[in-house]
Amino acid sequence: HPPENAANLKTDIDTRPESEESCPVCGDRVSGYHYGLLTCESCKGFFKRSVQNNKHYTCTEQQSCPMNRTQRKRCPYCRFQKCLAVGMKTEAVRADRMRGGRNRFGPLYRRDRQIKLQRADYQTNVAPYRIKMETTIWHQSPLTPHDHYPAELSLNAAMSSSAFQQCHMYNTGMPHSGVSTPNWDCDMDVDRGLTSLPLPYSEQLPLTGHPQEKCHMSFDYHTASTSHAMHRTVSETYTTRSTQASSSNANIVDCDPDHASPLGPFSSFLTPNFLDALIESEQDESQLCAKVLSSLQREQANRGKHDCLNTFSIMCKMADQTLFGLVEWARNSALFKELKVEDQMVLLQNCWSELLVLDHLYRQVTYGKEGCVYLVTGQQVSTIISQAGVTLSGLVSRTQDLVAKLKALYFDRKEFVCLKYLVLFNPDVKAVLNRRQVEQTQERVNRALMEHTRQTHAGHADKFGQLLLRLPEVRSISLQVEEYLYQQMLHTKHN
DNA sequence: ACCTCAGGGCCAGTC
DNA sequence: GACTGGCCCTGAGGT
Repeated sequence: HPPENAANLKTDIDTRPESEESCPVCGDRVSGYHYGLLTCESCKGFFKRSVQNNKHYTCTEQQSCPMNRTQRKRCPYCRFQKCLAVGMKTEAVRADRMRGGRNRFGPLYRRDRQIKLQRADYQTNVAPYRIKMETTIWHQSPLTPHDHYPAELSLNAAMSSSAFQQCHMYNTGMPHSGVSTPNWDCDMDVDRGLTSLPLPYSEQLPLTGHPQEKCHMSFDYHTASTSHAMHRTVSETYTTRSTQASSSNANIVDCDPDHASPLGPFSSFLTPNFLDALIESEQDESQLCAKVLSSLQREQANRGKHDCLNTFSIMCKMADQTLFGLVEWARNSALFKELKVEDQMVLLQNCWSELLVLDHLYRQVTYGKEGCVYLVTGQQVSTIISQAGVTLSGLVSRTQDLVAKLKALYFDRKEFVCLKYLVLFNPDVKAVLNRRQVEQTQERVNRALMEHTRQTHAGHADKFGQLLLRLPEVRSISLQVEEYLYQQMLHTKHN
């Protein structure tokens, strides 16, 4: 069904020139949706010719040529790789060369438009009432001792009620009865959830005289709804999973572990193209974006004009919702569902922060602009970090370095999904019961990744190895993130 | 019936 | 001669 305000929506879309956007390949003016996403006319033509004529380009440099309006003609190899990396779809180029008509991506384009509209509405209705996103918390807060900034105080507040806390509690061995309990229903129960956690949800740091503080401090209380949502979803998923298969996976597998196939645990994934099946079952990025946006909009709607969310609280909420989405992603994954619930838990507890870092990295590689952090809601936030604390600025800097390396490798969506699975299916996690199963899945994804990089980056023989070499850095950054968040929580408790 | 817009093709310009 | 990119044609699907 079209949305109720279809007429308005249409008007908005029509009157908002797509030319305001820049082509994700070369930065030129966008002329419309072409082969899966908004691109310029030039890249549209280039992509079409490349696919139609089955072009095989080579790069005379290091396969990391700069791609902008003036230099895009220099290296067709890098240009085509970038087209693929940003998501242009070869299957949208018609083999029969039929003109006119519509393709099967219509719904995707419509959804994308709605997301963009939501983003615009969000920026119109929410942004004016809070600190401008462009001036990040990092450079609006004066230096204070011990790396603590007003904005960071809101992290304490936000974290203490978020999905971060759930994962962190399990991970850091904080006193919580749920560590070894095989069913999350018990530990993430909606009724018990908030009160059973060891850190106080409503504890606040004393204000330090910064004007935005009053805004920050009410955030944590409202974020409790996020935590509730997570409890509820986790509980519902676990209690209903024996009767329901994830709709996103239903087309490729029977993923009910209680009705295992006689062919063994992996029989359900005996599809001709394993990686394609994984990609098919991936959740839609725009859905996550929509969820985060609507969550933020609800949050702001519950507040008055003068009681606005501060930037850092908003970012915490975004990360919180992203993590929530990642847990959902894992739990809806057919491969993951084949594991015992106990193993699912320990694997997620082990890698939640890595998944979060990976997710962030992919977003930066795909949409991020120089000197900006691309948020899940589509906003670009400046990364001017001169006044940030040592830990935070170090983290941002390390992440940016990694993004640059991945960009140079033309890190694409399939590779991103493979890395997520490789991180998730870690047979080295101590408490894993069925290590063999986790190992086999990891090996399988590994082979799929190798095959994919071999096929799509024939001229870049080492891409597979280069991608795997990035994982230790992802791990390291994620540990630093955890450490940072943990310190913040302790600081909250102390105060 | 009409409109929209994402496909494809054309062709002057460039290298 | 091959490639580029702006412009135009086409036609399925939506209104």
